[in-house]
Amino acid sequence: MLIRFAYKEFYSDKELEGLRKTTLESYELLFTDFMRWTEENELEHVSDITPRVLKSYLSYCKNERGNNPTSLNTKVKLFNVFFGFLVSEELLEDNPAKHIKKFKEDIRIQSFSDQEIKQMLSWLRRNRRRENDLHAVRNYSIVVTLLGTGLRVGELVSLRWSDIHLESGYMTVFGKTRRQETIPMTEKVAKELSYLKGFYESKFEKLSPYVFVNQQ
DNA sequence: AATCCATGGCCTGACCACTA
DNA sequence: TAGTGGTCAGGCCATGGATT
Repeated sequence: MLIRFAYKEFYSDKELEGLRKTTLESYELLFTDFMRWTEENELEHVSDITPRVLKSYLSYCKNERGNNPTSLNTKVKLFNVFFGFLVSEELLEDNPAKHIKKFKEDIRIQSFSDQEIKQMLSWLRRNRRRENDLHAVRNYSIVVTLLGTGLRVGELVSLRWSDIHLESGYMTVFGKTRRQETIPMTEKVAKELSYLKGFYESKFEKLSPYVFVNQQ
């Protein structure tokens, strides 16, 4: 079977499964590039793709494109899913990605120091006092909320007023891995959000369902 | 039998540079 | 300023062996 057709089958299967757009896009990105590369190397059938071929593509990504181990590992994972699918559909005997070892990666997590956080907050506070406009007020609330709850950016952005329970001091968020979770709020956060709400109400005729909005 | 723990598989969010 | 392509980084869950 041609790689192109196999990938089409695979992609529509994943679409049917209901995967997130971002996930589907990451398959698209990898396979668009991979199929371009296989064409250049005159490979067109899934049976042409041996572990050797995959390794050669990965070493191209490493050397020509400067991919680091984490990216290479992500690619191996995606290949694994794809070829695993072909095997389960009996379009291929063996999964060539199966036995590629993990690339060694260094993991370093950098976080802000207390000092940096204080600087950030004091700058934002001063800015809010000075400007007192939508952005200044909102931005301060955003940082206070992030610090006080540990929300992900995606969760913060999709936060609605109806998710926020000021009196009981908690919020519900729906974020990564499609899970709804209940997050406790510190008093500081609750106070800040209720201030923000008041600010919106004084500024706009109608309150947007979303907590953090732009001018529009 | 229950619990713990490491590992691999998979999904998805976030970041970054570049372009329009 | 928004959109996009490419890359990087979690985070959940099932599995299976080890330990209690």
